[in-house]
Formats: sequence, structure tokens, C-alpha cells
Amino acid sequence: MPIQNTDISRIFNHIADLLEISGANAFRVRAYRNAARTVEDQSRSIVKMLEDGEDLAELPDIGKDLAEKIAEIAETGTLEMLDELEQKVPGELSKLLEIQQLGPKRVATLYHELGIESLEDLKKAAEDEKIRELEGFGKKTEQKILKELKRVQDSAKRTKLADAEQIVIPLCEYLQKIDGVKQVTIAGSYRRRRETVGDLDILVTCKKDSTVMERFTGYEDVTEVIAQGKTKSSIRLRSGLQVDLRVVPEVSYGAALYYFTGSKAHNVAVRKIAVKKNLKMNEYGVFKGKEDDEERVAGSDEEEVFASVGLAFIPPELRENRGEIEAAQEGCLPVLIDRSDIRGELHAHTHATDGRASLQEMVEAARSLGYSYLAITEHSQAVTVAKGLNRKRLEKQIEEIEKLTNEYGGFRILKGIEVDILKDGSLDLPDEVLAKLDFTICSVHSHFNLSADKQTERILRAMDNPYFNILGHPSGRLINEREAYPLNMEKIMKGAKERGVILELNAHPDRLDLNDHHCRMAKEMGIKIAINTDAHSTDGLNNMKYGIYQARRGWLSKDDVINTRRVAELLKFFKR
DNA sequence: GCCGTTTTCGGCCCGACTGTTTTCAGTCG
Repeated sequence: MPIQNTDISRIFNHIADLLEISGANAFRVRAYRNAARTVEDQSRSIVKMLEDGEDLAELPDIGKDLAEKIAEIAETGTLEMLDELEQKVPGELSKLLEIQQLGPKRVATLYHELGIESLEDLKKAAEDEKIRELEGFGKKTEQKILKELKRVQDSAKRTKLADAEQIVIPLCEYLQKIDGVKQVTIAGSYRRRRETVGDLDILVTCKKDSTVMERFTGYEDVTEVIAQGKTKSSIRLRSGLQVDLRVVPEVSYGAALYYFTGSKAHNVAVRKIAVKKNLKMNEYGVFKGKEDDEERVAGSDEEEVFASVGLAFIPPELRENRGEIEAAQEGCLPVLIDRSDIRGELHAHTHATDGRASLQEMVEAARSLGYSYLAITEHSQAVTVAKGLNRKRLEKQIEEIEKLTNEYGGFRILKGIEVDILKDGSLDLPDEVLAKLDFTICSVHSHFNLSADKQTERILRAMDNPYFNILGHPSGRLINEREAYPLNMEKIMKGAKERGVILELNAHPDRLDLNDHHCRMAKEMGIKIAINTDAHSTDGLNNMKYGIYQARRGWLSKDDVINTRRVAELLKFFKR
């Protein structure tokens, strides 16, 4: 298995943890974390860049030293420096940092005073009431550690965006009804529309005497009040999700919203720009002048906060410090795709296979969304569990669609198929049948465990078929459930570009496949994207919004996406 | 360990809450 970018970033983050525990310079620690992020954010393989003779020290936050360390990892899979570090502090200690309440200082104390090296050691020491005796610890901290140990075991995963939505919307409605509450906004990674969220950040403006904090911690779904103050409180809900509430004055609303939307990396980078302009930026506003004579220059809305540091407004989805700040300075941010740009759905199933609605119901639902076309794309015969269509049943469906089309003037029902890519790279239905369709989506639903080379070859071979139009859910991952299959995405994209193949951004909230990095990579390579819900019911068509979120995170504009086109123009993309 | 329109040294974002304290360190976001 070649060294992936995530392998390198994992090693750097691990080093940062261990350095921190061993009391190293905090800025040196940060340097490793910054570098880990840079590596993670590269859409191209770092090892490949190295092989191509590129100078990695040109990348942000990577200097001569870390470039050499990356080269060592690429060559040996590990770092001599890490081995040496682990002589000083056991590697497992970094796991203790996952426990809330435990940072590097306390972990160091636990290690040096009690010899604790693992979560098991920690549990035993807490149960034996040894921890409360340490300096800087106490009974309460010990009890919190025990509670945390249980939680970390139960759930370590981030919450999918759509699941978080189900939880947070009722909570916001509850907050909105409280006396004196004005604005209620969800900030954080939720507002940036990340595919998963770690916790939720809610921002509230209210009258001075509002009881919103007490009501928040008293919400019926709360299982634990983690912290409660005048302006900030944290709770844990039954689902395990942590929610932070911040109360800010209206005059600071924009600054606070900006601050708590993040990402942290984005904020840090923008605040550096502010410092250079002799401005101070925090959640209360942007300020000019000395401490005793401060003047607020921005704060009530986000636009003026951006303007105060010379930036165009950056949509939340882009705030990851992946080049959006430079683009905002130069005035060349992309105009991101919007939900209203979508003119039709290109991936839907009916109860002919594993869908739950009839052909007619799906058409009605698509029409009520204001679409002008809907493609029916059933599974093919290889997917037996989904009652995939064979040649005969597909031909029958084609007839049904043609008949129904005559009943709906102005609305186009496209004839498609989600045909399986078989193990040898052939397609699951003969070419002469595929020729009768408007287009095909071709997907991998089996043999996920081939090597990256074999899987890549398999898909490229399938793409050689002139009837191959869209590659369905290209990586095969299911968020929190199944990793993407090993694949050389760069090669796949190159192959798609050469052959005029379109890539699907599957909008299902469990898939969101392509991910944001891959969307951006495709855009940069000039590959077109289809945002498809893969709807198995009429309601499933509404998942389009999650696809739009992901597309926006991937810097996509209307022009990058084919189902923003009118049907006549759309069909041209399927001519190879 | 990185970085440079304060450029090879000396900086490196900023504030709230908790628990263990007697004025603040540690942690978190």
C-alpha cells in the first residue's frame, strides 16, 4: 500500500501530541499540526508530488525540515524522530488526549506521577481514586474522567450532517420561543456544511434579562450540563451530541457569527491579516486603536467584518483556509452553485427494482420540485438483492417511459440505467441494449477489496465502453460505515477527462461521494459533475440539498454541473 | 518548526469556563 496523505498527516499529528505531552515549545507543536493540515488538504498525492520532483517546502507551513521528514516517511513509512520520541513518552498517551478535561499537561502529570500509559490504566487509576490526589486534579475531575471514558468507548464518531439537522432544528425552534430571544443561528461546521459535525455551535442574541441560558441547559433532551456561564454554555444531548450556546450582544452578532462559524484554520489566518492592519479581531468585533481607546470598526454583520480586513464575503462552505482567503483578496472567489440552479434529477429508482415509489409518483414528485426532467436509472441484473433489471425488463421499462412521456408535455423522462461495472471491467448489460437509453450511470457494487491498481484498472476499462456516461458514487464510501475502496482517484479523473466521462456527486447524506476535495480536483481538471440524489423514494429527491452543500464546499459553480442545463444541452454531454 | 512590505531573529489568534485555587493554570473552541 503506497503512503497516502492521511498517513503522513496522522504521523505529524501524533508527533504533535507526543511533543506537547513532553512539554515541547507550543509553537513547534503547532507547526506539526499546521503541516498535517496542509498535507491533508492536498488533493494530489504528496508522494506523487515528491516523485515528480516538486519541492514540498513550497507548500504553506512546510519548510525544509518537514519536507525532509515527509520524504523519509515516503521512503520508510515512518520517522526515526518518532521512534526517538516514543522512547521518551509512550505513543499510546496521545489517546488520552481524546478525553475531555485531559490536555497535554495533565496527561504528562498522569504519566509521570502514576505511570498511566493507556486508557485502561487511566480507568483503573480513576476507579482506585488515585487521580484525585494529584496536584491540579480533584474529585470532580476524576469523576468526569470516568464519565468521559465511557463516552469515548460508546461513540467516537462524528455525526452526519443530516442526522445533526434532525436534532438541532427542534432545539433552535425551542430557543426561538424563549422570551427576549432575537436571533438564533447555527454556526460551526454545521453552517460550513461539512459532511459530519463534531458538535453544534448555536449563537443567540437576546435582551439583557433573557433566561435563555437557564432554558438551554434545561432543555428536555439534555443528559449532561458540561459548562454553564453568562455568555457560554455547553450541554450534551441524549444522542451524545454536544451543543454549545453563545450569547452575544446584537452589535457583535456578525463578528460572533463569523468567529464561531470557523473553521479555526480560516479564523487564525484572517486574524493574522487583521493584526497586520493593526486591527484586533475577536467575537465581539473588529477594533482599532490601543486598549484604553478602542474603536469598533465592524461587528454587527459578517459583510462589514470581511470588508474591514479587505476581503470579499466568503461563503461559509469555503472557510477552510484552502485558498479562499487569497481568492477573496484578489476578488476571484467562485460564484458557487445554488439549489435553484438545478433543473433536473439524473439518478432515481422506482419499485421496478429497490425503489419504493412508482414511475408515475417519481415523475409527479420531480415536477413538483420545479424540475424539467427526471431520469429513471434502475439497477442492472447483477444487483440481485435489488431485483436489478435484465435486458427484457429494461426494454419493458423503456416502453413504459415512452408511453408516460406522451402524457407529460414539457416534462422529459430520461431513459437511463445504473449499470454495474463487473469485476473484469465489463458492463452488466450488452451494448445494443445500452444504446437504446439516453445515458448510463456506471457503478461499482461488488469486489470492493481489489488493490488500488486493480480497482482503478477495472473502472478505466469500463470507461472505455462508449456507452459509459456517468461514474456513479465514485469512491464507494459510506460515511462512518464503510471506507472508500482503494482507488487511484487521480488516474480515474484523468481517464474520465480523456473519455468525456462525467463524475457523479452522489447527494445521499450517507454517501456524499465525491467528497469536497475530489469535487474541487474535478473542477480544476475540467471534468463535469452530475449532482444526483440516487432517490429510492419521492422523498429521496429532497436530498439534493446535501449534494449542493458538498458541491459548494468543493468550489463548484453552476457551469461545472450538468444537471443545471436544459435538457437539449444536457444530452450533448452524453454524446461520446 | 515556519515565516518575512517590521526578512535570518523573534514573533507565532483570542477569550470563556472550570476546578482547584487564594489569583490562576489548564482546557476548549
